[in-house]
Amino acid sequence: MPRKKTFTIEFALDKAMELFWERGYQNTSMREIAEHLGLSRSSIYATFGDKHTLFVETLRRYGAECRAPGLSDLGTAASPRAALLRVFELAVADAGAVRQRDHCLLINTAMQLMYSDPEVTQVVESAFLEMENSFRSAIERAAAGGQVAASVDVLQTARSLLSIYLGLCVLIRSGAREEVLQAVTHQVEAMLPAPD
Amino acid sequence: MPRKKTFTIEFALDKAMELFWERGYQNTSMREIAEHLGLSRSSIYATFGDKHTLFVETLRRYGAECRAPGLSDLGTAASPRAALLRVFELAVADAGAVRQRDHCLLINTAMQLMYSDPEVTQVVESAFLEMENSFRSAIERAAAGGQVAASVDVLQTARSLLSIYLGLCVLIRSGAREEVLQAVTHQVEAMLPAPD
DNA sequence: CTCGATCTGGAACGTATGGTAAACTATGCC
DNA sequence: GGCATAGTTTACCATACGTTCCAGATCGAG
Repeated sequence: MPRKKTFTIEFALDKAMELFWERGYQNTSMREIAEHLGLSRSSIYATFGDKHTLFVETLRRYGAECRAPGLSDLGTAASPRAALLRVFELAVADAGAVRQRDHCLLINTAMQLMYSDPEVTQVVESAFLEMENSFRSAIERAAAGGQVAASVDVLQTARSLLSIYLGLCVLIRSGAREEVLQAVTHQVEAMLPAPD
Repeated sequence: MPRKKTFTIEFALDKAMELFWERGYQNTSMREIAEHLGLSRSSIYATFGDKHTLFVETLRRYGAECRAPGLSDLGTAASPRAALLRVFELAVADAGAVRQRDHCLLINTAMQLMYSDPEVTQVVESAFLEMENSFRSAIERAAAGGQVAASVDVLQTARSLLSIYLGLCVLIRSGAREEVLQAVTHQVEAMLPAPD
C-alpha cells in the first residue's frame, strides 16, 4: 500500500479559500496557494487537477459551509424575525472587525468570473436562490408566529432582502461608513413591521 | 510642429471602458485594448503611461459621464419619485437587453480592485457617496412636492436605495430571473409611499 | 522643400503564470 | 528486508502579460 497524504482535502480547501476570499480568483496564483498551504504546486495539481476546478471546489465548500453568517439559523431560530435582523447586523458588525475580507465570496465571484464561466455561474445562482429561500421561509414563519404583519409580501420582501444583503456586501467591501451600513439595517427592520 | 494624434483621448477612454466594463480589469489585456482601439500598444502607453492609470482615467470618466442610467435626471426631473423609480426600472430593463455587460463598472471595480489600491478605492467611495446624495435630494424634493409621505426617513431611505441598487447590479450580473428583479423594483416603490 | 519634432507599428525583453515530467521518498504488504 | 504503489518535490516548459525600444511614417514651421 502506498504513502498517505500529508494533508486533508478539507484543510487544503479551507486554506485556498482564505486566499481566494480576500484576493479574488485572478489575483491569487497557484504559487501563493502552495506556499500558504505549505506544499508544492504539484501536490495540489495532483489532488485537484487545475486552478479552476480547485476554485469551484472551494466555492462549493464555501456555499455548503459558510454562506452568510447567521443564515443557517434562519430555519431553526425561535424568533425568525430576530434571526433575520441578526444576519444583517452580523454582516455590519464583522465589517468593522475585518474590513479587508469580504463577507461573501459568492458576490466577489459573481462579479469576477461570470464572464463566460457556466460552472461558476451555476454555483452562484443556486447559492443566491438558496439565500432567497432562507429569507422567504423565515419571513413566512415570522408571519405565522405573529412577529411581522401579515400585510408584508413574503416573496417580494425575501427578494428585496437578498438584494439589500448583496448591496451591503458591496458597500462593506468599498469601505462605506458605519452610518450607511446602520441605515440599511434599520431599513430591514422597517421592512418587517410588527402586526398592528 | 509635430504630427497629430490619430485618435482623441475621449475616444480611447470610451473604447477602453467598453472592455474593462464587460471583462474586468485583470481579464483585459493591453493587447486586447490596442486591438479594440485599432492602435498599437506604444501609442496607448505614450498617451496614458501604463495600464493602471489608463484604468483609473477610464473609471473617472465613467463616473463623470455615465454612472447609473437615469441617475443624472434625479436632480432635474419634474417628478422626482418617478425619476427614482426609473433608475431601477432602467437597470432591470437593460439587464434583459445586454446581460453580459454589467450596469455598474464601479461595483465591478469595487469587488476586484479594492485589494490594496487606494486610488481606485477613493474613486469608488466618492462615486457611491454621490449616488447616495442624488437619491437623498430626490427624496427630499419628492417629499417637499407631496409625492412621498413626510414620514419616510430621507437619509435612511437614500442609503437603503443605494444598497438595493448595488445588490440589483450583482443580481443582474449573476443572471437572476426577471421576477426577482421585478420584486426589487416593487419594493422600491413601497419604500416611497404616497402621503395619506 | 527641408528639418525637426512627434506619433505609430512591430519587434523584443523580462517576468510571472498555469501546468507537466521525471526523480525522489515514504508507506504497507509479502 | 525488498517491492510495488502512491505522494512529494525539483526542475522545467510554453505562454501571456505589461512594458520598452527603435526604425519608419507623418505632420507643421521656416
